Amino acid sequence: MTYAKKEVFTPDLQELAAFAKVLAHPARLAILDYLAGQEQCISGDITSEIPLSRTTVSQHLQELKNAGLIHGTVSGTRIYYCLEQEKIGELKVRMHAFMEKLASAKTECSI
Amino acid sequence: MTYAKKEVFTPDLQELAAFAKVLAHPARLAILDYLAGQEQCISGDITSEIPLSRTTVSQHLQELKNAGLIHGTVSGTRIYYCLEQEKIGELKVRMHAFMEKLASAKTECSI
DNA sequence: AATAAATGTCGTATGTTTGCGTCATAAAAC
DNA sequence: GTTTTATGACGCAAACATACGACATTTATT
Repeated sequence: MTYAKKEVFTPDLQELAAFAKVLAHPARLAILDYLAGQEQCISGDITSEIPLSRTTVSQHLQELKNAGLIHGTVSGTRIYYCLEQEKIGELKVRMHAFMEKLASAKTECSI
Repeated sequence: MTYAKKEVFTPDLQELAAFAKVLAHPARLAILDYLAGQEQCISGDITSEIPLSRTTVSQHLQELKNAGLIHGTVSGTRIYYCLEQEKIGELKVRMHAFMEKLASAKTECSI
């Protein structure tokens, strides 16, 4: 029995799925949403904004960072997080392209 | 210790996260992609298209169905699956709106 | 130097997802 | 009516995700 059989799919689908997975938790969406509304954010701000423990928020931030969607700049004991617009743009385009493909399907499903 | 604390987030973010979760597996993306290229599909077709066991594919189909992204029409021993364009459209719009919000953020992060 | 503040790292418990074999069911073919 | 075909339902094991407390680290304040 082999698990995690994702590698049998095309890299394109694997990547898109990985992106989607990052968005698949409300805490991460809330973090992104919060960052979008701030000019600059300290990690502590985010922690007090999200109703989860500091450790858990830190973990979600790490995942967003690994996905390249945000980056943090260290300044003293603080870390300023912001959206990584280049990656955000890439994700936006790819996701939309996929959805557009689905939406424009013929769907001759009048059975 | 309470787990699955998703309920502390706004319904909007919860829903979007739930949508994203459906897209967070390459097999499900592959199924949607395949359905988009077919005029009508039988579950058996999908199974032979996806390199996973019939049981597993059936499970992924179930998830897509629960999310309202596809529907199946029974015809004898066969089931014809197709995209549910209305829901696809909703997902497309909501996902894009969120990404657009992120992309148009000020990001005054020149620290 | 001692303390406080902000954050990351580690371990761990619990919950969820994935993948599949086996069995059940229901229509079709014979 | 038995067999074949197509599919869903159930149950299990492995893997992965989530949540958090306790500890470590690093910079700032006193």
